[in-house]
Amino acid sequence: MAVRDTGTEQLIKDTAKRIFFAEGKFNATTQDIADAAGVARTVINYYFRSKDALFKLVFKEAMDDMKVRLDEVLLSELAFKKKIIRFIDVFLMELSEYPYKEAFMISEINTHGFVMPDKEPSLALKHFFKQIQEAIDRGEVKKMLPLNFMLNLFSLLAYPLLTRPLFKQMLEITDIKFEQLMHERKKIIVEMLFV
Amino acid sequence: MAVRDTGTEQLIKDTAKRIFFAEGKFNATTQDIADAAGVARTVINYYFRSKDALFKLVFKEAMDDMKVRLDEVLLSELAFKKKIIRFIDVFLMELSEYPYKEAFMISEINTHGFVMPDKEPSLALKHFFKQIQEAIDRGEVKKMLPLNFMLNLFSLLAYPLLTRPLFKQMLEITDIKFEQLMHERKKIIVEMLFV
DNA sequence: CTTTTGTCTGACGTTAATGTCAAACAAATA
DNA sequence: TATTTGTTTGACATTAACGTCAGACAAAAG
Repeated sequence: MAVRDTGTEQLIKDTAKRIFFAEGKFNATTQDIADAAGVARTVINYYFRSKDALFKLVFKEAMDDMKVRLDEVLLSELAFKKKIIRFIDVFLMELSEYPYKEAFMISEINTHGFVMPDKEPSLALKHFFKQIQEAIDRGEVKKMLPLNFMLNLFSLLAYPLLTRPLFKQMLEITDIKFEQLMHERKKIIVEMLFV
Repeated sequence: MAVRDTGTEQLIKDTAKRIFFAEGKFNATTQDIADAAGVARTVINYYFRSKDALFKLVFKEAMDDMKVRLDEVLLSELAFKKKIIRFIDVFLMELSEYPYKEAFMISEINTHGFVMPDKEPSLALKHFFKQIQEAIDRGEVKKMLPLNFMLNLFSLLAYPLLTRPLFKQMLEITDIKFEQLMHERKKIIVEMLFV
């Protein structure tokens, strides 16, 4: 089975990801997804058996993607600061496409108690934390728990894109203004993380 | 009408807020809320007519609360840095109780297109932005758009609590370790925002 | 004690969302 | 061309969530 590749399976997954991660509609129905993909609703059952199975799959792929993205930076052989700058670029690009990816995963964990597939403490991560500690020892980064450095990095990058619609309403920020803001942030974030 | 105060109306609102804002269960049903509150489901209809009306009310109250909390800081007559430090304390306390409040509001905006009640640019806010600009001119804060300073402040505070369950799973962080992290952050955030 | 009034409950009908299935369809293969 | 095989569709049944309503209940007023 699974011989003819009509691209429908991938189309459904991509559409689901767009609705969940890009549009932030966490409680979209199978009908919503099918409509957006331009297919009949029952095709979802044909390829994924159940709505829950599709969710679990998309969830898992999102988690894996994040792990890959993280490891790509953590394992690169760049100097620490260069590594961080590169990470900011990669992460910002990803976030611009899927600003609600993390939020969706958190929502799923809270509502359906989804759990990570693999439970290794991630070898690459330990190495990265060691690198952070070294940067702290060199005086390149302020003294703090390495994990807090990492949290700072993610916070400064992800939060503004996550809360974009909220601030847009509360502070009446135009899209142009927002682009300005995000452009300036790249430089600011590096300045805040180091020295 | 509305003479006898059995506290049920408030109980339902509080329970809904707990489920939405504290437990992060964005797609909870009226039955979920009723069960958690220990009342019959139809009481929700009695007091709020419809599920949607309850959502809108809770949503509005959350928005108003946020505005009050913001203004309380923005309008205080403290020196700028003291003002920020005080804000961090207040905001962290609030976030510890309702870490998903913002995320819920964003989710509602995306799914149901909820809109802010009042659309004034907020007088207090303009004053605060002016204060930020003054701090920048004094060299107390790095040169940046005042709005970016504000985003940094919110980011560093809110994001870690928002993504707590995610990092807990990915990095195997215990609750004790997390408390350590958050305690250290207070100091770090001030250090990062100023100088 | 009786009546009124506000609060709560359970039964019912309606609607929306999901899943199953048989049949239609189209693309390979014989 | 005929057949097989994988894909797609629409009709149907099942389930869950929501809202309405009549009546039960309890507290205040008479």
